[in-house]
Amino acid sequence: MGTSAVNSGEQIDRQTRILEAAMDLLSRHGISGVSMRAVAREAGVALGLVNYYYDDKTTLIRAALRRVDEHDLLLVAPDPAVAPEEQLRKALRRVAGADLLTTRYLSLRLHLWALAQADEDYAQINAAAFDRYIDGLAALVSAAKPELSWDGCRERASDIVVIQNGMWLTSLLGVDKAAIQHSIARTEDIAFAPAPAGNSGDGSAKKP
Amino acid sequence: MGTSAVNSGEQIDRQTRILEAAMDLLSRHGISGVSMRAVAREAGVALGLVNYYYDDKTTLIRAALRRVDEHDLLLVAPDPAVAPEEQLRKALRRVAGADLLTTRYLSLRLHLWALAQADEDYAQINAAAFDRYIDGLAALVSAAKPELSWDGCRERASDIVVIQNGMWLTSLLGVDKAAIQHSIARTEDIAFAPAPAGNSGDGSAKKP
DNA sequence: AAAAGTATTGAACAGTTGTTCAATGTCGGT
DNA sequence: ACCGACATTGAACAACTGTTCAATACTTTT
Repeated sequence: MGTSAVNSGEQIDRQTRILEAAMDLLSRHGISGVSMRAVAREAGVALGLVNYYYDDKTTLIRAALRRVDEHDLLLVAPDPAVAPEEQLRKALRRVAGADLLTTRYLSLRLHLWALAQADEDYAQINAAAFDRYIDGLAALVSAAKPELSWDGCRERASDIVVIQNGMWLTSLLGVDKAAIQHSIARTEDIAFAPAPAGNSGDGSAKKP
Repeated sequence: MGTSAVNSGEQIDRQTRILEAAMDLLSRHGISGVSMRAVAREAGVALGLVNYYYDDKTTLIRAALRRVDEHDLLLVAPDPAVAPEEQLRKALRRVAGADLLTTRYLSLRLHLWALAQADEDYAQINAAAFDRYIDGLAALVSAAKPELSWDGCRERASDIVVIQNGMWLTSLLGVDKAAIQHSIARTEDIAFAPAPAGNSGDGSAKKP
């Protein structure tokens, strides 16, 4: 048998296994379904090991929260390989992609939002990630429409995010696909709308 | 002193006091903050009384869920006193009203959504209420724009609800007021948009 | 081979949880 | 004054919670 340094690509890295077990339980049964014992069982490790890698239960949840936040940020990460307009359009359509609209991911997001609402500590992490997401989206808008001011881009990003959050949430309630498609189109309309008249298009769009 | 039949309008009806205590705790601390003991303390009654009025903890939560659902339905309740167009416009603007955009209510809504996601029982109640809400909104649209077919009204209602859910959720994350106002305007645009060309406007809009 | 380091285990502890229940209080009706 | 019906209490119970810790297994270094 393998010496465990490389164990058939399955048993490796118990720490991330524990984290993923926690996220799985959180998305399926909510926070009350995430007990240290349940996490250990789901990950196939002993109880003590969970507290070995994560001091607290809150530390464990924080790790899960940060992981989902990272994943969200990837949605608006710039990709120099394609033109700015296509980059933006792809980012806007990604939120309705099959990999994102899974119950697992959406449910996880929802439970983390609920946790952030109940706990000041989580709330700060969440708010910071939310801000970075809007910033990333605004940067994509700015690249695709350089004639807009930076504040104008952030305003559009905020408007888009409202609809995106609505899509995520409503998907969980089993809404028809048509409404999602309409919403996607609406975010594109906002992003690509022509610049307003009284706009000083001096191309000085910069993040402060 | 009052004979408790009418106790100075304060101490009356311990059952609803318990329910409101539960909703308060749920909105402030999430489901893990709602223990039978905490509810009893918050309501100022003994522990046993909570289980006297509500057999289970799940029965208690179900009652809270139904109460919020009722409250939501009121938002799209028809009001024969005003013209259909004004009725619809008022309903659309109500969701950004000061009484609705309180942290307490939004947080409560969020935690109930999270619970519904984790528990099949709550999920059904929630889905049914969601459906009734869309129906109510579609009815308002139908009254304001009789030339639309019923399916067309429901489609618009679905589109609107996506944005409304987004507003509710995003308000919790502390979004700027401007985005909310834009979103409200967007829901009005959807509701009052002119009927599409190939529409058989025979006025046969009926709920099946 | 011995030592030192890290990983992993499960039992033990003190608290908290939801639920049950006998005891007590508070009524209006007779 | 007694009654039956409902309201209210808090103690008791078993199950579960997060956390700690000494004991063991496994690797790597010496």
